[in-house]
Order: sequence, then structure tokens, then C-alpha cells
Amino acid sequence: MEQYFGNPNFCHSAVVNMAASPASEFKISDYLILEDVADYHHEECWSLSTETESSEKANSSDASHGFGDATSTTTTTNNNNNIKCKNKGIKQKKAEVSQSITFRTRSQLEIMDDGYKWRKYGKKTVKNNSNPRNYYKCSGAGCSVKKRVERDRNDSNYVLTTYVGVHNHHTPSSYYTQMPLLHSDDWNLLPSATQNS
DNA sequence: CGCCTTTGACCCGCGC
DNA sequence: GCGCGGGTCAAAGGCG
Repeated sequence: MEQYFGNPNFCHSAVVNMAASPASEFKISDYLILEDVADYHHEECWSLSTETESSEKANSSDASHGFGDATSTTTTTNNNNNIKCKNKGIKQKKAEVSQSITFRTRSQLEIMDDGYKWRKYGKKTVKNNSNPRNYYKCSGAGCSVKKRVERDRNDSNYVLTTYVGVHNHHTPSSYYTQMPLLHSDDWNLLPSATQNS
């Protein structure tokens, strides 16, 4: 299931596929620290997609633990894979998959200002996708939130942005982070809203 | 000088 | 065991 969101700064609508999170537990604020979010009605609009490849992994990882700090090194165990995360490594990466959220945004721009400061640390060409995948880390002190940005392999007009982890700080620009919460019906409520759909 | 991007190398899990 | 693919590291260079 998809949900549409708008961000005038991206000048495009966004189709959000929720990855690996029980709908009943998901809160956007767990991924993006929001300031002054007065109306949580929008959160109810978020929905879960079970189609993602990470779903199975997530179901077997620490989804039942809710969404803690992705940077934590506490031990996490599950029934199937017996994932234990004491140090940085692949096993922890698996656990982090459950804390990811993917935005599918129609945009000509791959770099979209979401209010946080990101530092690029990798670039990789992925199979079945002629467009490279870019890897970013949050530049915030002690914050290890990561995001992957790539063009949709099926439609290069769309950009897939996957956030992994939870910010341990507030964004310097709270305005932007509230954008994903806005339903498309609210576009006209935004200042200088433009819609290129 | 500090921070950033670039990019090849490396590591690891997974499938065969 | 081996090769492949995805993710990360780290050195080098650019830029303000």
C-alpha cells in the first residue's frame, strides 16, 4: 500500500512504502525527530507495505522491540537467526533493517534537503539498476543514522530514499522534517507550495 | 584547516 | 569452497 505525501521544497509528491514495521507500531517521529508536531492525525495515514525484501528479515529481527536507537550496541536476539549485536557488523546491520523507512519520491533531484546534514560515504552500482546507489551518514555528532539514495530501477523519475536508524538530535531545520507528514491534500496549506505532478 | 566528495578496496553474507 | 552482490572504509583530492 502506498501513501502520498507532499513537500514543496522537493517540488514533487512522494509515494511512501513502509518497510519492515508493524503498522500499529510505526511512527514517523521515530525516524525523523520532529518539532512541534501538533497534529498526529497524519501519522494515522501512514501505512505498511509488506512487499519489501527486508520484511522477512525485519520480522525475524528486533521488530518486537520497537524502535530503539540504531546506534546502540545492546544485544539483540531473535528466534530465527539468533542475531546478536555487540559490535558493529553485518549482524547488526540486519537488525537495523527493521528500523528503516523508504520514501519513493518523484523528483529530478536526488539530493533533497530533509533538514539534516548528511555526509556521503559511499557509492555503489547495484544489480538490475543502471543508476548508482549513494550512501550517506548523518553528520550530527554521535548520530549514526544512514540513508541510501537511488533511482527507482523501474522508473528513473522516482528517487528511493531509505533512512536507517533514529536521529539522536533535532534537525537544524524543523520545517523540512515536518513535510513528510503532510498529506497531499495539505499542499495548498504550505507556503510557496508547488506541485509538479 | 576542516569538511566534503570520490572511488577503489575490502569485508561479509548468501546462494550455488 | 567460490563467486557475487551489498555495504562500509579510508585515502586522496577539492573547495570554501
